Order: sequence, then C-alpha cells, then structure tokens
Amino acid sequence: MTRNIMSTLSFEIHPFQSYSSSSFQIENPKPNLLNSSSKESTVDIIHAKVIKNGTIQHLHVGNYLLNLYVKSQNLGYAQELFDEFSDRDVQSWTILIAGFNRIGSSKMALDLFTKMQKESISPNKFTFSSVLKCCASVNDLRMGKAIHGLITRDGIILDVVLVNSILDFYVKCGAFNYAEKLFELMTEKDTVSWNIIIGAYLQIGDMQKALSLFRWLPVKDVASWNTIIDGHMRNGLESNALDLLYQIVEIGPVFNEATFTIALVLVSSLSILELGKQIHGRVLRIGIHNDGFVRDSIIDMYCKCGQMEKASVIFQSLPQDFVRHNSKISWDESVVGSISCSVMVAGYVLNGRLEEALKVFGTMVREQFEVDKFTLTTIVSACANVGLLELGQQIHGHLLKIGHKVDVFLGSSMIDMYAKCGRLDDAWSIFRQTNVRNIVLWTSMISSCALHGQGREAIRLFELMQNEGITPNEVSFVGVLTACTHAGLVKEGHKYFKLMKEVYGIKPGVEHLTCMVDLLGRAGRLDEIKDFIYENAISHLTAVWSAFLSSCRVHKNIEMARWVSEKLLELEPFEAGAYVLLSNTCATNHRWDEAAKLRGLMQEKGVKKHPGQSWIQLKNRVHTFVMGDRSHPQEAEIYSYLDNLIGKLKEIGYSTDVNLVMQDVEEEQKEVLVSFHSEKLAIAYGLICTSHGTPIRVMKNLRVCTDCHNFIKTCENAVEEALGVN
DNA sequence: TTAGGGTTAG
Repeated sequence: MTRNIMSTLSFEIHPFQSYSSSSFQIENPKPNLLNSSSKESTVDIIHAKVIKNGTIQHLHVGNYLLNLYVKSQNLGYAQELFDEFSDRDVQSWTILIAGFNRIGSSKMALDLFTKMQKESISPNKFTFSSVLKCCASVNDLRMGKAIHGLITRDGIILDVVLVNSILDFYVKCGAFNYAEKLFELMTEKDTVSWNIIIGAYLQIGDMQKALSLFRWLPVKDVASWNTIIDGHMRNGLESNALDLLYQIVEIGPVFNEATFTIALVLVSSLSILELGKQIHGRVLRIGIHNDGFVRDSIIDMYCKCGQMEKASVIFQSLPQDFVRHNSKISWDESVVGSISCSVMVAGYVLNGRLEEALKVFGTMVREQFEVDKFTLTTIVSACANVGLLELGQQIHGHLLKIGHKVDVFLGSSMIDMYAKCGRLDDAWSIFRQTNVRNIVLWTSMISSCALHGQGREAIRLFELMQNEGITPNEVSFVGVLTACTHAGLVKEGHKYFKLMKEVYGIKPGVEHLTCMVDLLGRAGRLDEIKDFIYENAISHLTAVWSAFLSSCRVHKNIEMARWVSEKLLELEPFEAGAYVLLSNTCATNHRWDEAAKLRGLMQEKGVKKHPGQSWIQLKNRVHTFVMGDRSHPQEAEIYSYLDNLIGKLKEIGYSTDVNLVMQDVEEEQKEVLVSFHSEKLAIAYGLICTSHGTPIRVMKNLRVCTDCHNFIKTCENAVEEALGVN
C-alpha cells in the first residue's frame, strides 16, 4: 500500500505568530476549504446490502464489490474484503493486483502475484498485463522478461492487446532492442502498437524517426497526437510542440483529457497566459474541469504564469472533500487531492509567497494528506528561502526515519537549505551521501561554497564536476563566478567567463555580467568595469550599473559614483537602489547637502526604498523587526539590553560606524540611528530569550550594514559562545 | 498506448 509519509511523521507545523509590520506572517490556517465531511460512500452502502441479503457469498458479487473498492482507490477495504473471501478466483487476484498497481504500490501488487502462483492459481492475460505494468513501474527488467517467458510457456494467446503491454513494458524499462525486435515480429499491429513505438523513439530523443513514423501513420488517434506533442515538449522542443498542437486543432481528432493536460503544461512552460485562459475556457465548456489531471494542470498553469489569485480561486472553489491516499474517499471525482495542494504549495513558493506555501503545507499535515517527496522538496526550498532551519531539519530527520531515499531534487533543495541557513557542513554531508548527482545537485553545492566565501572549494568542485562528465549550465557558471567574486579571484573569474562563452557556448546572461562587474568592482578595478560594459555592449542593463555603483561606494569614489548613478537613473528613474547607494556614497564622503538633495528627489518622485527587516524564529514564533521598532511587546527590555550590550562592547574596542547614516545629523544622533538597526534588535531579542550557548540565527531581507557586521564580530570575539549569526 | 505536482542563480 502506498505509504502515507505523514502517518509516521513526528513533527507538527505550529502556527507562527509574528509581531510588528511583518511581511512574514504565518497564522493558524483557517479551515475554510478544509472541512472534510465523512459521508458514507456508495460502496459501503452496497457492501452493507450484499452482506445483509447474503449475496456476498457469490464469488462474482464479491469480485464486483472488490472492483468497486479498487476503482475508488480504497485499497485498505479492498484488501480486507479480499481476505474475507472463502473462495478466490483468478479475477479476484487480478482485480487486487491491478488496484495496488494503480495507486502506485507495485511492490504490494508483485507480492500478491507471487502468492497467487503459490496458491496454484493460473494467471490470465489480464493478470499478466497488470503485472507487466508493475514491473515497468519498478523498472524490473528481469522480472518482466521472466513474465514474458511465462506467457510464452503457458501458451497464452498472444492477442495484440497483450503483446502491446509487453512492448510497452520493454519501452518503459528502456530495453529498446527488445522492443524493436518484438515490434518487428508482431504480425498484427494496431495504432496502439505504433503509438508505443513512436513513444519509444521520443523517449530516446530520436525526433526524426518518431516524427516520420507519426507522419506515415495512416490512422492517428488522439493518443498518437498526444504522444508526439508531449514527446516534443519533453525534448525541449516547445515551439514544435506548439505547432503540432495547432495542427491537431486544425486536422486532428477531438481533444481528450490528456491532450488538455499536455497543452496546459506546454502553455505553462512557454508562459502563454492568454492561450492558457483559452484552454481553460474550452475545458469549462466541455465540462471536464473536474478531471484530476486537467484541474491540477489548470491550477499549475496559473501558478506558473504568476496568476496566484486565479489559481487560488480555483483551488478554494473545489468541493470541500479531500482525497487522502489509503483513506475513505468520496465517489465524487471533483475533490481536492494531495497533488492539488502540492501544486498550490509549489506555486506559492515559485511566486515568493512563502507564508502562504507554509500555510497550505500545514493544512496538508494536519488533515493527513499524503505529503510525498514532491511537496517536501518544495517545502525544503521554502525553508531555504526564509531560513527555517528547524523545519528543514525536521523534514530531514523524518526522511531518515522512514528511510526515504533522497533523490536529486530533494538533495539539491536540502543542500541549498542547509547552506542558506548557515550550515555548510550539513550541506556537505547531504552532498556526500548522494550517489546520483545531476547538474543541479552539483550546482547547489558549488553555489553553497560560494555563498560561504569558499571560492577555492567551489572551483575545485566545479572542476571535479567537469571531470565526472557533467556539463555545466548557466546556473553553474553563476555559482563559480560568484565564488570567484567573493574570494577575490579575478584571474579565475575571467577564465571561467571565457570558458562559458567559448567552450560551452553559453551566452552570458545578466547574472554572469553582473558577477563580472562585481568581481572587478570588489578588486577596485573601477576603470576596467567601464571597458567591460562597453566591450560587452551591456550599457542597457540596470543590474550591471547597480553593481558598478555599489563598487564605487565601497571604494569611496564619489566622482565615479555620480557618473554611474546618472547612467542608472537614466535607465531606471524610479530605482530606489540608485538613490540610496549614491546618497550613501555622498554621506560616506560627508557630502550632506548632496545626500539630502537626493533624499528630496526621492520623495518628490515618490521613489520608495524597501524597508530593512530582520526576523528571528524562537520556538514557533517569527519575530520581525524594522529599524527603531517599538511595536514588540518586550521592546523596553530589548532596548535596555541592547544599550547595555553596546556599552560593554565599546569597552573592548567596538565603535559605532556612523558613515552609513545618510542624514546630516549630530554624531550622537547618528549613533542612535545605527544602534537600532533591525538586526541588532533581533539579535538582542535572541540573546534575551535563549540560554547560554544557543546559536542565534537572524534572517534579513537586505544586506547587513558595516556597523552591524562589526557589532556581530565584536560580539563573537567578546563572548565565547559561537553566535551562529548569519 | 498518451496526461498533472519537485531542485540550483536572480
């Protein structure tokens, strides 16, 4: 039976509560769409009746009932019923085997098949078809071959349907030679046979062969079209897939559910919202919007096109019944399944709405939905983005406990999560434990080293990865270039930039170009940046000028800063960053009047700067602070603690760095302003609330300022406890 | 025979 991960999950998602003007608020979700009703299902009623009138004693009635439970994916009851049978025929076994296979419990199904043989029940062609499907889904080529042998040995009549299922099995297990041979030997072939073999060519990426067979195929059914469109999409040929989709509209058969699903996935990957809406409209007109596949694809399409409100409306409008694997489910097909929830979680994460993602996830846990590795991957990624180390660790522990294999997706997001939460060692340990490593997993580890300033290590990994025959992609280059930047490895940076363009043929994107500007800028080579910008014809890129400006500030070059910010503001007159950076540069150079002018200009134009925020998670609450925040219930205690702490730190050499305060105010007042930066408030609160030796992790939406950086450093020097502050 | 959800940068 499919294992419901949550049945062994020990953690609970507690409601978070946050104070102050937080953008990160996780409340106890209101179960508005989650009032699961436990209405008695139709199968149960039938069950009760046949028991009462005694017809359950008849095998065919029992099998009929068994089939009803299986069809409603109610395998627990199906198994119970099956166990109660005094007599079982091949049909009883086959129904149950197929049922377990359908819900993804291929192992259970195969065990049943073994038991059935032990009881000397001869399988029929339906049994064989089902068992072959199981072999395909657990990728057991050997077992499948043995079944193939059994079919031949037992003299089962090889009708085209059965041969097709053998053919399909070989294709799914990647045994193309067997499939090709079998296909050649087939005396009778139907469209299904052709569809399977076309699918095989698509699977190995032989587009020409697949397309020529498809063109030649005299009778193309909707599955032929679905196969060829989907195959193009999976091979990264989205525009060809779109052409084919238009062709099926013109000359092909009527769409079925699969066509709509494929079309919606295509639309999502191309982000063509308008077409997606049209498809949605057609789905509604035809009335197949309650099909699970179609519905989830529609929700996903809106998520991927950034239309979370629309996605949420559809999600919330679904009937208030829930499908949970292995539990009683409604007969009504239009129920929210765990995949719908999973899609919503992923959508919220994708669109940066992490608190909402966690809300849906919390509901899934509470309502005992099946939380599979898809959902967990997304949640771990959400943890990475907000620094929820505890939840990430709990998921990790849970995976260990249930012995769940960490695949490349989960592995990558866990590496990222640990690294972003300041635990590079744990990121390494995940990396070392993985036996299958794809480009994303490698890149996660490379970027993690880069994030922690371990440039040389990142480069070593990058080289190791290449030696293993993995081709770096554009993200890997962002990682290695960032590593060079953070470690001041200018020469290496140039080397990899060249490698990317010339050896791997990757066109530098904004991220790579910005990295290069940053690399030169940190090394103080401001003049070289100018050359770089003009050589690469990238003077139209805002991000590049922002990086340049930030370098000007670091190197206190006010003339250059003025010139750069002019360029930047020409491109982006409402970009707060330019004003802030330039005025900070002016302030650093004590040009108060200029700084004030810029502030005035900002106000005049209505340019708003993102307020700096810091938050800390203590127990199950997230406490958020902004500069000079007085909204926290314990504000008096926080301020007096901080005041006291700063006093003590000053005794051992800390002095407030007021250069970053852009206002022209008295020195004393400047000191007050930097003293109440949000991160200091969060740290103070963390120190108040935790016992000696507890690491303190503070998350921020902006970069830490120099003064806070020094403040933390002095804290670390002063106190022996390692304050694991990010 | 065909179809849905997940990872890395920014």
